[in-house]
Amino acid sequence: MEKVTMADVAKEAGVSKSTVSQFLNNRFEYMGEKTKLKIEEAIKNLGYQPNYIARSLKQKRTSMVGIIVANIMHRFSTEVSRAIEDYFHEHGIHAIVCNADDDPQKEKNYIEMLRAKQVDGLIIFPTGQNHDLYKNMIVEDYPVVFMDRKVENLKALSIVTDNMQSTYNAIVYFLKRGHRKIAFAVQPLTISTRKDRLEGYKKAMKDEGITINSDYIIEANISDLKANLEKLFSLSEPPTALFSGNDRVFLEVLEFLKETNRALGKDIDLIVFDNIPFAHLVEPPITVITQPAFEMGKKAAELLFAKINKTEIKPEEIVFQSKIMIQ
Amino acid sequence: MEKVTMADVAKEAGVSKSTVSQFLNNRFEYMGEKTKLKIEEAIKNLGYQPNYIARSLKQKRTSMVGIIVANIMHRFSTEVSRAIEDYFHEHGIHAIVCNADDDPQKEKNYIEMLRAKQVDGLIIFPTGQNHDLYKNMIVEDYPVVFMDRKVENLKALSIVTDNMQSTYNAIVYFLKRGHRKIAFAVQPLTISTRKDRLEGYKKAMKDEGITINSDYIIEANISDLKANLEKLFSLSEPPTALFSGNDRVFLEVLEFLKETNRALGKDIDLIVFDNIPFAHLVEPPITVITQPAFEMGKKAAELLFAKINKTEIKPEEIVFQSKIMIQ
DNA sequence: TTGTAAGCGTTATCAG
DNA sequence: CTGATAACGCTTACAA
Repeated sequence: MEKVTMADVAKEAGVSKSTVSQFLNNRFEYMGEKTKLKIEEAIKNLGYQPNYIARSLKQKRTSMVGIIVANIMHRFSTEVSRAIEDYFHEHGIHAIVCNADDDPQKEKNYIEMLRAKQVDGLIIFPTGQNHDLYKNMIVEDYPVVFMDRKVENLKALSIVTDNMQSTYNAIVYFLKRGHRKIAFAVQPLTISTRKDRLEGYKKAMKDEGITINSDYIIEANISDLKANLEKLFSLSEPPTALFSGNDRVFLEVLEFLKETNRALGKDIDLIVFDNIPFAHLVEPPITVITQPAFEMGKKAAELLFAKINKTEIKPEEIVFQSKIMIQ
Repeated sequence: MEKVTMADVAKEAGVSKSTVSQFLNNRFEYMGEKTKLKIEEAIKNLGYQPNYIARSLKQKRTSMVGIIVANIMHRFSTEVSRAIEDYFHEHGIHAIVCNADDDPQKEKNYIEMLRAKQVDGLIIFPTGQNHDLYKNMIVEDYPVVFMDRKVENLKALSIVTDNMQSTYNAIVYFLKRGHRKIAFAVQPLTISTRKDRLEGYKKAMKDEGITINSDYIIEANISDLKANLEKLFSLSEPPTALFSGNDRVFLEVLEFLKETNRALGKDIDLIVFDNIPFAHLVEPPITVITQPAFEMGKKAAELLFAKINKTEIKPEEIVFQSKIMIQ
């Protein structure tokens, strides 16, 4: 029934509301032992549960932060989220995760909803399409940390990886292994990570003196990917290696290979940008570029926590290094 | 700065707070067109955002529900959660997911925290170890739906699958394919699903007149699983088939097989209880028992929503059927 | 050491 | 059609 309030406890214990409040907030310093016991008992008898909503209204903080992930189907997002949750959990703050589903409109809704719910801060994997919203938060000095993707033309606190450099390295690795016909598959270039990865690919090819064959570059939605792969492999000179821009792309590639009876490692070599949980279980094992999701999440959480607590933090871009895992 | 309140808007628009409140809640019926415009403009000028916390305090509902999953690493949990979120999203309610990590203490914390935050209802994948807490909610008639696991000795609304029967069927399927030495691996029997699955296994074996070899039954924590598998396969008569009690177990089995150079389909046949996203990508494909996660989530959400809206619902157990997917 | 009273930003009631 | 005014359940000066 949940109707029992602090006033009820106070009455039952024969003290005032403020005393009960003190008790609940562990301000025992000046509290009589008997008072303490009386209150304790009253609480137990009535089954009293404090109402955090009321507390939040007064204190102007909710002890909640929001995480808005661009797409929860990416393993990377869930790993980062777990790290953030763990950190905040240790600090008595609850992190709530929302999935924007790569949809700027949904992202907007969530940002507004969470702010209306008065969350103390936000960690956002931005879709990149809500520039004004992002900017407002910065201008208002609302605690926010951007994750994974850069926001253009904005001095904001953000955590990213060296997408370009690590892709560069991966391509160089392919080249060292003798590959010359290297293809690259990525989702539409709407966000910085994808652009940077493609940049890395192109740069590596150029630096090694290989002319880029635009037929080898697939830029397509997940739903169109297989059709594009079909075309790619029907070329008179199909590629011998393929770089998958992320884990979603990779799964499509894997299905495509299976459906068309092509064998991994024999018909095509693969590198994937992302943490694939079962990469080492596939035969032959797949080479992946892994981002330090846990560390990134932790760092984001630390920074947000500091910001929430009014620490001055300059809006820099923090770059983590990815690693090529040759399995 | 987020300081602009309804009072500010009221002043700016030259009306009273109540009028602004009406406006915000779309109660235009008796509102003058000019007033409407004035308020609209004031809101825009000041960049006013309503404070849901204050609203919730007054209305005694937060438009939030909580989902407490036993372990978010199970694919099943995330699928169910997505379904629940989708349903509530359509009804203007925000679902927040918490991960109890199979830890009854964490579960308790989350239940208490979420209730303190005044969520309108709860969907719980119970660890099973917080009987009193569960009972309290039922007694108080707090809106709660249990998912996946039965709570013992409690008349509660819960959504489960026919764990016993579908395991039975799977084992019969193994037997039909000629297997006689069938092993069964499961995590500790602390929850109903695991017990029921083991029951199904035993029953099928008995019904087919096969004596159960207790060496073929592994009941162990994830961390001890490989050691147990090692023992299992070192038996003078190792099994020819293995039933994995869930997806976590399955991953361990897969790793074990790989590490010990055993081949799926050749050295051992496998059935997994759970939705494995890449089951069809493994070679040879793995047979899985899938539960209708989406439908189950949707049903749970519907029931909770009804309860929240004071509909009388009798505390029954709703059983969904799983399906064997022979890939 | 404990009590009083004034908010926090809304919504609800009812009068104007 | 609009405006006072009183809640909602808690925290927090300040008073006693």
